[in-house]
Amino acid sequence: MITESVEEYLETIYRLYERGVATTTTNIAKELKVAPASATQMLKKLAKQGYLKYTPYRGVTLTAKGKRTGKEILRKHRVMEKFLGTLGIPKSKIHKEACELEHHIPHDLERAIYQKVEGEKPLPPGAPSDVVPLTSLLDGQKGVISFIGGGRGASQRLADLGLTPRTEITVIKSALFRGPLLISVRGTTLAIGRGVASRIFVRAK
Amino acid sequence: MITESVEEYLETIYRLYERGVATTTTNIAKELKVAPASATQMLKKLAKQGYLKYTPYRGVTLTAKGKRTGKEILRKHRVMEKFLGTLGIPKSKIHKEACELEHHIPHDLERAIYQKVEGEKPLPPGAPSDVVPLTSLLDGQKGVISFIGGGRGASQRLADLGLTPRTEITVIKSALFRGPLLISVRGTTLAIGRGVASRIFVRAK
DNA sequence: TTTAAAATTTAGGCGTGCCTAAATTTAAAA
DNA sequence: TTTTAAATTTAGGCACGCCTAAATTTTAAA
Ligand SMILES: [Mn+2]
Ligand SMILES: [Mn+2]
Ligand SMILES: [Mn+2]
Ligand SMILES: [Mn+2]
Repeated sequence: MITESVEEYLETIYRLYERGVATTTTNIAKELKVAPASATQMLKKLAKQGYLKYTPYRGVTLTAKGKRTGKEILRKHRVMEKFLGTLGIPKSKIHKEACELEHHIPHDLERAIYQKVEGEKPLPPGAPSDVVPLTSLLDGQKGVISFIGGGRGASQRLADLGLTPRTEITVIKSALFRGPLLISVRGTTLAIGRGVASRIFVRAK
Repeated sequence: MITESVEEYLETIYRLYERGVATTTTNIAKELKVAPASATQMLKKLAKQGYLKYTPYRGVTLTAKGKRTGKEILRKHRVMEKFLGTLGIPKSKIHKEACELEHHIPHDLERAIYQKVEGEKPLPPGAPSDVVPLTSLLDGQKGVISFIGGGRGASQRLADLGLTPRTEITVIKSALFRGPLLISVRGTTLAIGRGVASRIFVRAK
C-alpha cells in the first residue's frame, strides 16, 4: 500500500521536476518542510520501491513509475483546488486543504468531481475526441492548440496574439467559471477572457 | 492536535451510544476491527484527554466533550455519504470513502458541500428558523415535527400515518434527490415519498 | 461455592516517519 | 592545493497506533 507520505514526496518531486528545479535532497526537504535527514531516509525507501533512482550526495531522478504517480497526485491536487474554489472556500485555505484531500480521493471520485466542476463542455461537431476547450485545463497544465472555434474574426484576433494551431500553451492560473485565464505562450505571459478561451481547443499534454 | 484515530474511536463510540449498545472495550474493538488490547490502550488515552470516563473492566462513558466530537465526525460522515451519492459513486464504496473523507473535511467545507447537496430549501413564510424540511435530514438523524406545509389534505393524510406535530421521526435512509425516505415513527418503519417529505417541517435533534 | 469460560488488561514488540547531533562528502574560497 | 563552508548521510531516539501472548478480573455454569 502506498502511504500518504510517499504520495506527498512523489508529488513534490514531480512538481520540482516539472518546474525544472534540481531534485536534490535539500530542495525536496525544504519543499516538504522536513529535515534533510528525514528526506534522505525516505528517498532511499522510494528508490527501493522503484519510484526513483537515488545516487548518494547527488539527488534523485524519477522513474516512469515515479512520474506517473507524482503526476496523478498533482492532478488530484489541482482538481480539488478547482472544486474548493467553486464552493467559495477562501483562497488562503485552498492550497492546504487540496493538498490534504488529494490523498483521500479515489480516482473515480476525482473524475466525478471534475465532471461536476467543469460541466459538460460541448465540442464543435467533428472535433477530435481528445480535444478540450482551454478552459478545461487545470493550473499548470500544458496543451497544444488543435483549432480555434468561432468565426474568422476570432481566429484572426487570436493569431495576432500568437495563438495558432500547434502552439503550446501553459495555463498558469485559471479561476473557475469567472475571470480571465493567465497563460504562457512561447515564454510570454498573457491574460485572455474566458469567452475566447472556451473557443481555443487544445490537446492536453 | 486530534488525530484521525482519536476521531475514529469517538465516532464509533458515539454511534454505539446512539444505538444504545454498551460501550465496552470489546464492542468498540469489534466495531473498529482492532484487537481488544489496542482499544484498551486508546481508551485510556481518550480518558486522559477528557473525551470519556474509563473504568477498568467496565467500559466507558462519553463526556460532553466526547459526545460533541463524536457527533461532529458522524455528521461529517453522513454529509459525505450524501455527497458521494449525488456524484453517482457506487453504494458499495460510499460508506468506506465517506469514513475516510470525514477526517479531512474542515467544518466550513462540510457546510459548503451540504449547501450544494441540499440546495436552498425555501421555508414557508413565518416558519421558525430552526426548522427544516424532513428531506434535509441525514441518515440516522432524528427530528421532531414542527408543522406540516401544504393544504388541509396533506395534513390529513399525514395525520393518518401518525405524522402530527411533536411526533419524533428518525430518518433511516434518505437517498438524495430521488426515491422515498425510509423513516421510523414510534417504532414503526414507513416509506414516504420525497414530495410529501419536503412538506413535513421538523426541528432537527 | 467452586470452577470454567469470557472479557479485559499488561507486557513486549513492530513499522512508519519525524527529529537532532555528529560524521562524512562535495563544492567553493583562499 | 589547502582550507572552509555547505550539503548530505549516519546514528540514536521518539510518538503513534497496531499486534500477539500472557496475566488478571469478571461472569456464568456446575
Ligand atoms: Mn498533499
Ligand atoms: Mn498537494
Ligand atoms: Mn472514519
Ligand atoms: Mn465514519
